[in-house]
Amino acid sequence: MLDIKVIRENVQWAKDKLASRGVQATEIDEVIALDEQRRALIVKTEELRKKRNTASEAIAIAKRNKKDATEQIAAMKNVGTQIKTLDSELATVKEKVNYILVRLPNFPDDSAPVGPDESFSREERQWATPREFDFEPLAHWDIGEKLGILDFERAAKVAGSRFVYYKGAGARLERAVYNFMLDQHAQEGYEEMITPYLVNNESMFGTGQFPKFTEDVYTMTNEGEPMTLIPTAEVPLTNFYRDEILDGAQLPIYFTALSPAFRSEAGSAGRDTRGLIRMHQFNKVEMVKFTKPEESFKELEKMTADAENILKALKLPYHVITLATGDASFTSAKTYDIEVWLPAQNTYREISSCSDCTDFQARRAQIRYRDEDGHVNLVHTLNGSGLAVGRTVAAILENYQNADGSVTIPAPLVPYMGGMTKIDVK
RNA sequence: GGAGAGUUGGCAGAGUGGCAAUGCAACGGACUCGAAAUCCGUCGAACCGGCUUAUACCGGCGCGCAGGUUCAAAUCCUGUACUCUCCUCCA
Repeated sequence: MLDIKVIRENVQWAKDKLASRGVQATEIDEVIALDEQRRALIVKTEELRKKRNTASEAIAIAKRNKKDATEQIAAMKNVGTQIKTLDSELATVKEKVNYILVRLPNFPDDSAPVGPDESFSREERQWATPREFDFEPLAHWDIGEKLGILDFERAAKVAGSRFVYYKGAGARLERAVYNFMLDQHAQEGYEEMITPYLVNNESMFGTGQFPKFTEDVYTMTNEGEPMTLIPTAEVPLTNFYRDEILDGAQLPIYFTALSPAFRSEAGSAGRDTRGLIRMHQFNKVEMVKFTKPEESFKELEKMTADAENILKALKLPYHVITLATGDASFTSAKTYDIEVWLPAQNTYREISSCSDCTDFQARRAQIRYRDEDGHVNLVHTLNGSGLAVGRTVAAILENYQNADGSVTIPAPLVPYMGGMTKIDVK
C-alpha cells in the first residue's frame, strides 16, 4: 500500500510514476479528493468530541458536588448522535479511500526500465555459455518419462493437468536440489523456516495478493473461515512479523524456507502445457529479508547474488534481467528475474524473481522497527526465489542429458544423492 | 468436541459508569575523578488530524477486536479472536 501523504504531497510525481504501471491519473485525482473529504470530516468529529469531553468533565464535577446537571446533560444529548452520524460518514469515505489505495501498485524505482511489458526489460548480465550438443537435446518431460522419474499421466488421473509425480531417482533429485539450496542459504545467513501452508486473509492482504489477485490462488473454508493455500512461502515468511515493532538493531533479518506453492494458473491455459515449468503445485525455496529502508537496494543485490550462486554451483547458464516498470509485480519497486537456459526450448526461462518491495508490504502488514532514537519506521521487505525447485530439476535434466539418454548429476548434488553420479535408463 | 480462567504501557499490576493508580525499566539532571547507590524531575507505545521548517505546540484516539446502551464505557450488554488450565479425542 502506498502512503496517502506521499501521494498528496507529490501529486504529479505520483501520477507519472504510476502511469508507467498502467494507473490512470484520474484515479489519483479521485483518491486525493476523497482524502480531502476524509480529513474535513475528521476535523468536524474531533471538534465535537472535544466539546463532549469538556462537557463530560463539567457534568462529572457537578455530580461530584451533588449539583443538578440535568440541563447540561440535555444539552449534550444530541452531540453523541451527531458524532455517530459523522463517524459513519467518515467510515464510508475511509472505505472509499482504502478501496483505491489498496489496489494501487508500488512506485517503481528510478533504476527500473520504463515500459509496459517484458520487451522493455533490461539484461544486466549473462553467466556461462550454453553447452553445444552433438545430438538433439530432449525436452525434460521426455527425459523424465524415459528415465521413469516423472509421471505426468498418472498425476493427471489422480489430480488433473499441471500436476506431477516424481518417482525414484526423480524424487530423490528434487529432494537433493532443495536440500542443497537450503544448506547454501543457511551458510549465507538465512534462518531456515518451515511455515504454515494455509494462511488467512489478513496474511494474503499483508503481502499484497489480496484483494486484487484472488483468482490466482486456491482458497478453501475451515468452519467458515477462508484459508488460502500459499502461492509462495513469501506470504507466511513476510507475515511472520505482521503487526510487530522490531528492534532496529536486529535488522536485517533473513529467512529461507522450502514450501510447496499452489497456483490456479487462471488465464494461462495453453501455455507451457507440458513439463515442469507451469504447475498448480511446485516446490520452491524462498528467501525473505526485512531491512532498514536505506539498506534495501543493497540487500536486493545480495539476495539476487545468493540466488545466482545456486545456478553457478550447479553450472547452469543463466542471465539476469531487470523487469520493466509495467511488468514487475504489484508489490515490487524493483525486480530482477533470473532466467535459466533450457536447451530443448533454446531459450532462457524464469527460475527466480527477486524483488525489493520497499515499504509497500510493510505498510499493509504493519511491520515496523524502532531505530536508535526510539522512532518507529516501516521496514523494507524483500523476497526472492532461491530457487524454483521444479524448474531447477527441469534445467538439470535438459542441460546434463547425455546421448545415451542418461543424466549426469551435477557435482554439488552427488552427496545429496547418496553418491549417485548419474541417472541411467532402466 | 466439553468446562473454566485470562487479554490494561517496554515489563509487572490496580482499577464495577465520571481525567487509566502504583512499582520496575527507560530518559534528563544533581552528587561523583568516573561509576554504583541515593535524591530530584520527565516519561502512557502506536495511530490520526490541525498548525508547521520542525521530532516543537494543540487536539483526537487509545484498556485483545467489532458492535450496542449512555450526556459519559477499561468498567454494563452482545458478538468474536487469541492465550492458559482441566477433560475428551488424535498423528
